[in-house]
Amino acid sequence: MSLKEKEKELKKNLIAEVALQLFSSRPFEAVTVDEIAREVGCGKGTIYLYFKNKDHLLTCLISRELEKLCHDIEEQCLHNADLLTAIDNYLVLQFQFFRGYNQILSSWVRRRLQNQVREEWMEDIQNKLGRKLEMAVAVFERGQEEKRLIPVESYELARLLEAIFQDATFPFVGEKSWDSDPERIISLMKLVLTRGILA
Amino acid sequence: MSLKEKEKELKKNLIAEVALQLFSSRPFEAVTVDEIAREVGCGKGTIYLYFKNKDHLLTCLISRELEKLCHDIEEQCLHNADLLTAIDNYLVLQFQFFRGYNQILSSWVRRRLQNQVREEWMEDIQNKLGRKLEMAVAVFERGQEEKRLIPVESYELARLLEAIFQDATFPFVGEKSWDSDPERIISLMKLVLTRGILA
Amino acid sequence: MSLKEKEKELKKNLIAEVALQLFSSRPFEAVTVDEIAREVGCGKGTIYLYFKNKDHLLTCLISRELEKLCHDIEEQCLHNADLLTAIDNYLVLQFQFFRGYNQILSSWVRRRLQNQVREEWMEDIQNKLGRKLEMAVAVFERGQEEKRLIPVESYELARLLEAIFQDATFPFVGEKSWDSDPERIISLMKLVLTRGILA
Amino acid sequence: MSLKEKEKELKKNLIAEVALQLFSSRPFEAVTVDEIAREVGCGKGTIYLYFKNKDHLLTCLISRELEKLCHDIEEQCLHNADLLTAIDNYLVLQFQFFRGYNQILSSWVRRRLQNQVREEWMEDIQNKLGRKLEMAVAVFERGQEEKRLIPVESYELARLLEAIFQDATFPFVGEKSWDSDPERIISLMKLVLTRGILA
DNA sequence: AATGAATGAGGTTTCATTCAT
DNA sequence: TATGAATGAAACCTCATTCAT
Repeated sequence: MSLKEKEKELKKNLIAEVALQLFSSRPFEAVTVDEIAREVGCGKGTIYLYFKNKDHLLTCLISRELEKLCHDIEEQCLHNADLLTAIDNYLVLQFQFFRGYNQILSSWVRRRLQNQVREEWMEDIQNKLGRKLEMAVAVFERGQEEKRLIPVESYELARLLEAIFQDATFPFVGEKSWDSDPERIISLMKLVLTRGILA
Repeated sequence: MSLKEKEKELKKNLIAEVALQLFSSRPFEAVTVDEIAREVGCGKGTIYLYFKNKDHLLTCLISRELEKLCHDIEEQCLHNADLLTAIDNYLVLQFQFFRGYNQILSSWVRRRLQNQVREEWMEDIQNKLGRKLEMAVAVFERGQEEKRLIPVESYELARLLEAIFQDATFPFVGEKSWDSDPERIISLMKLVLTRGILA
Repeated sequence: MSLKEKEKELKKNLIAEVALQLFSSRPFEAVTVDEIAREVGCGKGTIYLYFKNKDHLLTCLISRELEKLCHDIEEQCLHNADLLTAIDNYLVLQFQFFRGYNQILSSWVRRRLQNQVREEWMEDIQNKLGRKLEMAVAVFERGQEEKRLIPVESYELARLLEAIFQDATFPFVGEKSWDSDPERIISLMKLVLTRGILA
Repeated sequence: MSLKEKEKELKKNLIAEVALQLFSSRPFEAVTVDEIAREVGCGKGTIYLYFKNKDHLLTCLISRELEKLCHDIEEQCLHNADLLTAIDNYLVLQFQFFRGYNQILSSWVRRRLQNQVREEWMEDIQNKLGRKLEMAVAVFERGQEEKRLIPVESYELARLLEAIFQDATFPFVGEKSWDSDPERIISLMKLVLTRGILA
């Protein structure tokens, strides 16, 4: 029995992995269930054995990745004794996460606006995002206590940084060249965010 | 003759206005041409009299709004004698623009990824975005000469701020409450961006 | 009054001429009323002042050209003293007519099959085709009396030749090169039709 | 596995059969996919499971029938020892083919003129038509060697006969009654083609 | 008489989801 | 459990025709 469940879990993960790749490379609407099944190497119906829905599949992916992110933040930021390193790590993690999953997150928001995401699935995501935010708040709170941050409400600060990183990774307009060197971008962002743009 | 053209222009603007509202409230895919026509109070075919395409309609909207933005930036930033005010205005304009048109812009990017935006229409948008960026660069360049900005390549800085504002306005996850007070957000952003988060 | 009518006639002819060109170059369905109007240099509505219908326009064209053909056949065949020359002329006229107007004729038949051609318009065409056929029959009848044709019912022979020329000019498959030399085709046809393919 | 494929093939054939009937009775444009589906007794989408396109469906039909024709010509003409019988058979086969499929062929040509037939599908048809023509050429070549045909280039002769039969079967104007006795038409054509119209 | 803006019926195609095997 | 054939709703777009000016 446990063996069977292990196998199921494995298959579910496989599907999720493949879907992640596809949803990351193209908008949600441009990826068909057919294509996912073909890529996974299973029948179309099989996908519906593991996920209620195309939207459910999307939600599960995000949930999984958010879980990983929370884990990383907890380890590298929350439990990190050095405040500056903690903040630094936080910025990098945010950047990498949003950069990697921007397409997917944006798809999810879009589906949500169209009321295609069931309440129960939404809650799961909201909870994880809440946890993530709380951890950031905790870090900034510590910064306030140590008087090493500008005097701003920690919660607002956390929200702001979250927002900033969301779109700083959005595959937007203008020349593509800028997107091509993440290293530069993140270091530039850290510079601006820690020192401001004024000399 | 001029009267007729005036009327046509008026009608085109009316359609554009209505479409702007709808595309702003919901993703592109969730708005049907039928609905736009109904809202305008005309037949479906009429829309196609003024715009080649649903995608063309979207592009025209953006082009129109970008034009306005460029005009404002030129006036309030480029031609502003005081550097700090110029930068301040720039940040506010960016924020308002992306906040107001984020849904639309995001729709456009998505359609572009699916190769639904004709080359010629894309160029129009790209040109305007280029102009906008150049103006920002010019402002930052001046800041560098006056030694009032951190020593960072102006072009990169402009790109970064553009990116930051794109998503800082993205109607993303988490609690919606945060989105509800733009005034607070923009002042917080300006604080962080000018002074950095470290004390 | 007569002047006005002359002008009307002239305009009607102009529209017919332009439509003829367009319907000859592409299938009926692929030519829009807009395009005809643009090419003529008048408004779309104007066309409907002179013709009830797009199908009516098509019918009128054919009627006009058929009239010309009947005229030519009467002159060059029916009133020609020399039987062989009469037949020869008939073959050439048929060939040129069907070659020039095959697209249009084929369009008309198609529309008729879709019941888009009003009874009254159809009759006009049928009458002219009847006249044309009768003339051919008359020529062949004479040939029979002079015992210079194979003993076949004249009516059937006329119908057969008509049919042969219809499709011998149809812009069909295979290499296009063959179509390119009408002179060769017509002389070859005449050879085969007068002597048969057997040596 | 083979069973499933057999069933699929069967269904594909069923659809093709029904479509053949409909496209034969009316022009391509006048037959809707809905109608085909209804006639077959399946959903609209099912059609697209077996054929990429409405145009693809049309092309497949023609390809299938051309294949049969090629097979018949090979058997009854190319491998026939008696030249006259071979030619006779060829004329009959041509007549029957074009008479039966004229509407469809004409539709195909029309769609091609409107660039609705993909290159790859066109090639398939062209190839088969090429094969068919080559076989006719071979027969006539033999006739030339045996000095039993008028001294005309075999290729041109084959093309001419092809053309003649195409349109001799076109459901054209005039009284329909003539069309009603194929036997008479074909015998008359053979008479004319073998002996010419002159006595 | 001439115009051309407005209309909306109608057709093709896609694709998430179901369900019999 | 796994499959993939079947489905049909839904959306975009075209274009002949009308009619107010």
